[in-house]
Amino acid sequence: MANRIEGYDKKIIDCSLKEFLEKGYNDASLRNIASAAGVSTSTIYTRFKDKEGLFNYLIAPTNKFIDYMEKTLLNYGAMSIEEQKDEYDNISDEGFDKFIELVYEDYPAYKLLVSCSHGDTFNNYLEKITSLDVDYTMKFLKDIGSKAFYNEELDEGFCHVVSTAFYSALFHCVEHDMTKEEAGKYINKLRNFYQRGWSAYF
Amino acid sequence: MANRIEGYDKKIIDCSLKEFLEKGYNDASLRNIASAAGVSTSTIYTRFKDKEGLFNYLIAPTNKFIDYMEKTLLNYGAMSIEEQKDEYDNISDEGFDKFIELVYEDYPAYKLLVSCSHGDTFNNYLEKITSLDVDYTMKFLKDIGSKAFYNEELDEGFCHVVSTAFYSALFHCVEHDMTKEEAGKYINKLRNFYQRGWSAYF
Amino acid sequence: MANRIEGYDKKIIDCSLKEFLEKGYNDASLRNIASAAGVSTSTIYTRFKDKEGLFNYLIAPTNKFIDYMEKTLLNYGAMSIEEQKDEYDNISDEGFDKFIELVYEDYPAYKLLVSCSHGDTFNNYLEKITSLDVDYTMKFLKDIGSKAFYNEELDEGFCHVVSTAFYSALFHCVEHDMTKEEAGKYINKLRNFYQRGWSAYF
Amino acid sequence: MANRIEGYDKKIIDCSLKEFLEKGYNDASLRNIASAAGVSTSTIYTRFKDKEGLFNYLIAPTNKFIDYMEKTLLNYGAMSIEEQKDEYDNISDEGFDKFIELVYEDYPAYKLLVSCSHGDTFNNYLEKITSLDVDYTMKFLKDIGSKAFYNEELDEGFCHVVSTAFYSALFHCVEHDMTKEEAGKYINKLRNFYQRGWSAYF
DNA sequence: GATGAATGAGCCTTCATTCAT
DNA sequence: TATGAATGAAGGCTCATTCAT
Repeated sequence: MANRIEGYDKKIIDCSLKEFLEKGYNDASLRNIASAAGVSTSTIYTRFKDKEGLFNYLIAPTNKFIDYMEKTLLNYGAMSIEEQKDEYDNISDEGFDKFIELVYEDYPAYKLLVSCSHGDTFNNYLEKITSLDVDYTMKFLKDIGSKAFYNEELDEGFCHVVSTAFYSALFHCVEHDMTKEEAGKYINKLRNFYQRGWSAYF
Repeated sequence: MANRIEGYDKKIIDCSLKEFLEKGYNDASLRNIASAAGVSTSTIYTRFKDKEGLFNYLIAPTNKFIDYMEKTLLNYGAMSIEEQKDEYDNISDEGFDKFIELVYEDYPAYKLLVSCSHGDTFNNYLEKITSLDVDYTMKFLKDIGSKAFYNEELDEGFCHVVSTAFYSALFHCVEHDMTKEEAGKYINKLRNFYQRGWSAYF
Repeated sequence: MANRIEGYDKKIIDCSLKEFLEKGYNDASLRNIASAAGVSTSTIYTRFKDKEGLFNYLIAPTNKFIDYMEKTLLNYGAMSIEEQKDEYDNISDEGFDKFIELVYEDYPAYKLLVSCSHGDTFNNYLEKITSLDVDYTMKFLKDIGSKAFYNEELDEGFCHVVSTAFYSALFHCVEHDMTKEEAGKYINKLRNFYQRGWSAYF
Repeated sequence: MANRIEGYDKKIIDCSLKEFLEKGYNDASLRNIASAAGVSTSTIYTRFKDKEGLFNYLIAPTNKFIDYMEKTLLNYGAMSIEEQKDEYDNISDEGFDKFIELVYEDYPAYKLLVSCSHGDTFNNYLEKITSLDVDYTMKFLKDIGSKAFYNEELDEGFCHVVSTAFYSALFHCVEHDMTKEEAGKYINKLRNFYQRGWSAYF
C-alpha cells in the first residue's frame, strides 16, 4: 500500500512520521509537518481530517497483528482439547514469527504506537492483545482441568498482569530498536523465561 | 518533611498534585494550579523554578526507594559469596517489604511518577532500578560461577529486559491502585513467577 | 418554479435551507451543505456563484410581496383622490390577505429572511416596504389636505419610524412561527392598534 | 468610570469599540483590536477573559436602564391604585427622560447593543424590558378593572408584541444615530402614537 | 517574597474560494 | 459540467514564562 502513495500524501506521511517520532503526539505540530511537506496546514485536514486522524492513519497497520491474533485464536478455540494440546507449540511458534514479520514490515507504525502515541493508545492496544490471550488461556486452563485454575491459585487478575508484563516486554524490541535478528533471539529467550514462570500452573 | 510545609506552599503542592494526577504532566496547567491554590502564577516560579521543577519536587520522595536499593546492594555486594548466598532470600524479602512500605508512605508521588509523568521520566526511573539490579545480578552470577553466565546463554541485555519487565509489573500495583494488602499478595505471586523464570540460569 | 427543480439542485437547496435555518447566515458552512447534499463544494459555486448568491436564491420568493406592493400602490396612486378614499379599506384588506397568502406559500424563504439573514438584509427588505408605504402615505396625506401634514406635526421621518415599527411587528408572525390562523388574528389586532395611532393625523 | 480608565485598558476599549462598531460582533477580530491597541492578543484575555467578556464589558452600562426600570416599577407597583392612576403620567415622563439621559451618557454601549451585537443579545435585552413593562401593565389593567382585560380582548401575548414593537421603535433613535434633541422629539411622538393605540383598552 | 500584567509563540481548526482536470 | 484537491487567511484561544513594582 505504502509504495503506491505518491506526491503530497507521501510527503505529508513522511514528514508526519518524522515529526511524531521526534516529538511524540502531543508535542508534534501540524504546522511543522505541513511546512516540512511543502503543503498548507489545511491540506492535512483535507486528507486526514485532523491531527488524530493523521496519527491513526500512520499506526493503522498495527491492527494487522491484532487481526491476526483474533483470527488465529478463533480457529484455535474451535479445535478439540486434544488438538489444542497438540497444536499449542506450533501455533505459538507461528504466532511469534508472524509478530516479527508484521512488526518489521511496518516498523514505523509500531514504533509510533509504542513510543510516540497519545494518552492510552498503546495501553489500549496492549490491553486488547492481553485480553485476547488471557481469555483463551483461562478457557484452556479450564478445559484441561488445571489444578491451579480450580483451586484459584491462578486467578484471571494475576494472569492478566503477567500477560501484560509479557507483551510489554515483547514490544521492547520496538522500543529499543532491535534489528529483526536481535528481536528473534530476544523473543525466544523471553518466551522460555515466561514459560518457566507459567509451568507451575499447567 | 511534608508535615512542615504550610501556607501557600502546601496549597500549591496540593493543587499541583490534583492537577497533575488528573491531567498528566503535559496537559496540566500552571495557571489552573495557581488559581486553585489562590496564588499568582509567578509565585510558583518563585518557589519551584518552573513546571518541571514543581513536578520533580512532587515526585522527589520516590528517590527514597532508589536510595534504599543502592545502599542495600552496596552492603550486599560487600559481603562474601557465601554470605551473599545465605542472605539472598532475606535481603530480597526485606527489599520488597520496604518497597511496599515506601510506596504507600508516599503514594501520590509514586502515582504521579508511574501514571502522570512526562517523556521518559518513569522509564528513566525504571532504568535506574533495573540497572542496579542487573549489575549486582551479573556480578553475582559471575561470582557463583553460573554456567548460563559463562556460556553466554544469559547475557546482560536479556537480563536487563526481563528485569525491566519485572519492575514494570511491580509498579502495576500503583498503576492499578491496589490497596496495600492487595499489593502484598500480588507482589508475592509475581516474585514466584519470575523466580521460576530465572531458576534455569542459576 | 420550485416544482421544476430536481436532482442536485434540489438537494443543495434543501440542505442549504436546513443549514441556514439552523445556524444563520454567518455560521452556516458551505462545506456542511455540500456534504449533506452529496455534492462537492465547488458544485455550489457552479450553480449559485457564492454563499451570498445561494442565500439570495433561497430568499428570492420574498420579493413577490414587494412586487405585489409596488404594483398595487402604483394602481392605487393612479386613482383619483375620491377613488383612493373609497378604496382604501378594500385595498388594505386585500393587501394583508395577500401578505398572509404569500408568506405561508413560501414560509422557509420568509423565515430565512426574518430570522437567519446577514447584516442588513432584513432591514433593507423592511426599508423597501416601509418606503413604499410611506411614499404613498405622504402623497395621500398631501392630496387629502391633511392638517397634520401641512403644519408639519406629521413629518416623513416620524411616519417612517412608525411604519417600520409596524412592519417589524407584522413579521413577528414569522419570527414566532405562528400558524396561518394565528397570524390572521394577530395581524387584525395589530392593524386596529396602529389605525388608532394614525387616526389623529387623518 | 470611563474617565478613570487609562493606559492599555483604555486603548483596548477604544479599539474594541471601533472594531465592534464597524464589523459587528461576529466579524470583529481580536487580533485587529490587539494590534490596533498596540498590545498582544493575550493581553485582551488577561483583562477580559475572552471575546464575549470584552463585548459584555463594553455593553455593561446598558444595564443601568434596566436597573432603573426595575426599581421604578417596583416602587410604582407598591403604590395604591389611586396613586398609580395619579402618578402614571409623571412616572412615565420621568422614565423616558431618564432613558434619553442614560442612552446619551453611554451612547457607544447602546449603539453596540442595538446594532452590533451577537445572536440574541439585543433581543434578550428588549425582552427583559418588554416583560417588565407587560407584567406591570397587565397587573394595572386588572387592578383598574379594564373591560378589555376581563373579556380577553387584550391578552398578554398581544400586549407583549405591541410592547416589543414599541421598545424596538424606541431604540431606533440609537439605530439611526439621532441627536439627543431629535431623540426627544421623536420619542414624544412615538409615545403619543402608541397611547392612542392603547387607549381603546383602558 | 509576592504579584499583576504582559507577552510571543504556538496550538488546532475552519472557512470561502479557486482551479486544473 | 462537476469535482477533488489545495490553499491563504483568519479565527479564538492557551501556554509557560518574565519582569517591574
